[in-house]
Amino acid sequence: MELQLQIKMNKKLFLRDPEQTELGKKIIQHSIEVINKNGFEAFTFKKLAEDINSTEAGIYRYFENKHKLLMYITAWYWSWLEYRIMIHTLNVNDPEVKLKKVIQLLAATVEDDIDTSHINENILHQIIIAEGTKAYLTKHVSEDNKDQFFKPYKDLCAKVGQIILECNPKYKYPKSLSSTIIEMAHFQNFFMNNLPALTDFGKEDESKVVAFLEELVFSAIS
Amino acid sequence: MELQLQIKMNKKLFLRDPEQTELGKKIIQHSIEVINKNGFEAFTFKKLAEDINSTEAGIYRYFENKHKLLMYITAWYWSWLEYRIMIHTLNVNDPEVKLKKVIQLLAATVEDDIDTSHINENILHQIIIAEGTKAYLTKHVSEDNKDQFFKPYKDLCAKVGQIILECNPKYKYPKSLSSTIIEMAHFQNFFMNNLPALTDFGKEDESKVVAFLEELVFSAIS
DNA sequence: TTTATAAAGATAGTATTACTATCTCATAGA
DNA sequence: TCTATGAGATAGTAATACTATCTTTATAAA
Repeated sequence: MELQLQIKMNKKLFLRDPEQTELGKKIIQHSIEVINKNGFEAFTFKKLAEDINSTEAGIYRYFENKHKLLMYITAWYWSWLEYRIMIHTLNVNDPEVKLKKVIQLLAATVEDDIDTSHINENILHQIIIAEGTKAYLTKHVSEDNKDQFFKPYKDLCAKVGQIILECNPKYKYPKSLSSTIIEMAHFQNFFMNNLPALTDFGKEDESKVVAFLEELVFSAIS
Repeated sequence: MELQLQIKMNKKLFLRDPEQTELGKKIIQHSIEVINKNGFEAFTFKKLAEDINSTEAGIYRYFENKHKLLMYITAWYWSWLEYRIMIHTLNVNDPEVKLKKVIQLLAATVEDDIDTSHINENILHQIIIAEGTKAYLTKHVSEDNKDQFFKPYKDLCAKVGQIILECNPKYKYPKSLSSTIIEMAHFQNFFMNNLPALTDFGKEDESKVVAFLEELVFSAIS
């Protein structure tokens, strides 16, 4: 039996489905690497094309522009994370155990546990930390939101909010606490590695980020 | 007696000091408006030049590029905020009262209380919410950090961390909690107005953001 | 009053970016 | 064999992100 995870993506994010062709898969795979290398601002379709030995025009057949590609990648990431949370909390009944698992999945480096073929989840995690918020921090958030481009992110937030409510049905801010955990799992990691004065952690000490978030969340809801 | 706040800026952020000339002040004033109008990605020196009836080359005499200008603006904002916190906590001895004041100053809309001439602090607050993180979410954070471009942000974080420790000297994560408050004061505001599914607040209900943050912080440290 | 000199306007030019368009070629299926 | 699809190759354009140079203007020191 061979199983492979296939995440269903919002069709409006692309012009041609990258999952359906060789070039498409290469675009996703290499875009993650090229964005990681020089950052999203310096990232161009031309550089990506050179990296995969294809042409700029070829990539434009798949994505309208680099921002759509970033939204595709981030949407994929959040869907994948929600899937991982689902897997790792199957048969777990205690909501507090669930919540701890969620925090760990959010804040700790990925051990490559699920086969997703062409996507390097570790690098993906890195670029979501540094570039993820840029997907929605734009003047056209609202239109993009209407097109449901952030649905995976919102679904994840809702799911975590649900678990929070399972822990304490009376807690008043499940969604805000949820988005706080999600963003801070990434921001504290970024700060720890790049602006350490903004944290209490040493370089690459993810376990402390997890501990901080756990304490924060459980003191908030109890 | 006429007093005016003058914030001392890191000299490496500009080529010519914008505070010293008419054009310089116009650049700062109008850049805030032009960035606010179409977002930082769409912002160009050419558009700014048109807005102030000057020339592109003229602006390049003040700032190397638009990212330096963004860092200048954000640095100014954080310095200004620290100054406001100082003013509003003068003669306040109870650290918990101080911390509440800090949260309010971070999360609530600015009432224009201090004279800073050419800068519209309300619009500035808006662009810091949407664009502020882009100042440091780059591949060159570390070099920029070495040049002390983020010092005002780090100073503010340290100051808030200090107040947290005054409230509870045994709390283990004062700096991370501080950066969490600072970022979330902005993110929850952005979410509330643009991606409401990620929060528990209605549109423009800043007082709830304040309440959420207060509860979060005080349950964490007590 | 002359003379520096600094600020800023005017103009031009270049490399790169962000696309669009078109034409060809290979191949896989019907 | 026909035909649709994917993708390589090439060309072109408007805008962006600068750099350079020359002139004008305002001010202030000599």
